[in-house]
Amino acid sequence: MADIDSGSEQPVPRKRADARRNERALLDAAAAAFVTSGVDVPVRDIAVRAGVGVGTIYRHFPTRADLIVAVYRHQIEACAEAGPALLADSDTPHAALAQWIDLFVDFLVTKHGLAAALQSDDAAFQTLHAYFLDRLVPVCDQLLDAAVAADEIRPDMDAYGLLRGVGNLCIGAGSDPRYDPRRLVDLLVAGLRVR
Amino acid sequence: MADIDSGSEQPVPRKRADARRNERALLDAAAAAFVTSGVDVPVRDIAVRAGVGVGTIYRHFPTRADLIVAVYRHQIEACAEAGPALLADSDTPHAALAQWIDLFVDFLVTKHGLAAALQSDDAAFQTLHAYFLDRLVPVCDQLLDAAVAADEIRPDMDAYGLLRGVGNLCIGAGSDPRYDPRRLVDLLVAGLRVR
DNA sequence: CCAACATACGGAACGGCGTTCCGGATGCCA
DNA sequence: TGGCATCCGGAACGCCGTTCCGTATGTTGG
Repeated sequence: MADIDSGSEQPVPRKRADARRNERALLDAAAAAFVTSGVDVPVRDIAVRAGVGVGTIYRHFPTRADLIVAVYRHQIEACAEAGPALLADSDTPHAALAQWIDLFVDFLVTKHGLAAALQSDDAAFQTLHAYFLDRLVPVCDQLLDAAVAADEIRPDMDAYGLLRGVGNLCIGAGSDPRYDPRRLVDLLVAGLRVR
Repeated sequence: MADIDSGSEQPVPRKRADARRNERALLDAAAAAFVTSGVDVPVRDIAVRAGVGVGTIYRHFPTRADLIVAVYRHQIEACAEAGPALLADSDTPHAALAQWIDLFVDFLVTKHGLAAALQSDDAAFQTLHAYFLDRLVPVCDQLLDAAVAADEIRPDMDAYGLLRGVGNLCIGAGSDPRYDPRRLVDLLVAGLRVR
């Protein structure tokens, strides 16, 4: 808002080489640490893996949410972009919705602790919350609207509530073989159908 | 299993008066603290409320789960006992199941942080996990069996998975007016119905 | 090639929290 | 009332997130 860069070259003069190197190292280290210890892995562990000090983490990623978003951004984008594609390719909007939610569930259940972090009311996770919502709620809304228009599901379900519900059901996936989030999500989506 | 007390008087000689007083004070303080700050309230806060040292908490309730169970035992028992009663009084087993689950949801959504604690894989919560499961899974099983026998729901849902799913859906209740666990649970239960 | 400056780094330090431990106090019973 | 088993308080320890600043390093103009 302060100044519009009317030129074309980047207004930010380019970061120092070591800074870029460290940011990359941190992303790699965090991704690896998330896999082995979940997204709640202690900050110091990530720092050790990346070979940097803890201060460097906070300089690049002020909150844990920023780091998580940076690590998973590509996958979240892919999920968001898959929505319209599925809607175009599927036989019915409800089928597209079901497939898209499956995609979302597949993403969540393979990220230890992420589903729980998504629901945390800790202020440090607000960015995470916001990013997921901004990116996925509109897509889900579009799918829901199409299914409602096709008279396949009841019209009184909003995308926000559905996504939070699905996210919640994914908490603790893999902790007990008797708990299968996919099945419950399927049941939930089945419950959406008009009778 | 070691020795059966064949007599009638209590084998444990009775605790000291101050110990009983403190235990009562701790239960009251914890109940109040859970209401205002959730079940994750710092141990020291409970100690201050009860007017005791932190050591006294750990002596009476070795883990946080023990304290939570002690505080809510009555309500959990009441919920468990309501199962058979509902089954006897309701028109159909499915109605009884739905009502019973409503009871469970009502309990969970009014206990800030409890649903999340129930799913935590932290070792400190194992007792909590075990108590809920021991007490409620058989009841839920009975209701499910009856509904299956009446051909009202699909037969491939186990009580453990259902209860965990319902518990998960209750996480974060009240944090956002757009998120209504009751509605999602209803949808889930609706999804159980045979078509 | 070399200063001199902006930028970035490392890790010590701080506060909050759960948990343990033990010297001292206190109820209980003979 | 004396003596003992029981119980209490809170200091102390370790883990963790977060902040901060003296130091190191990349960059750039001369």
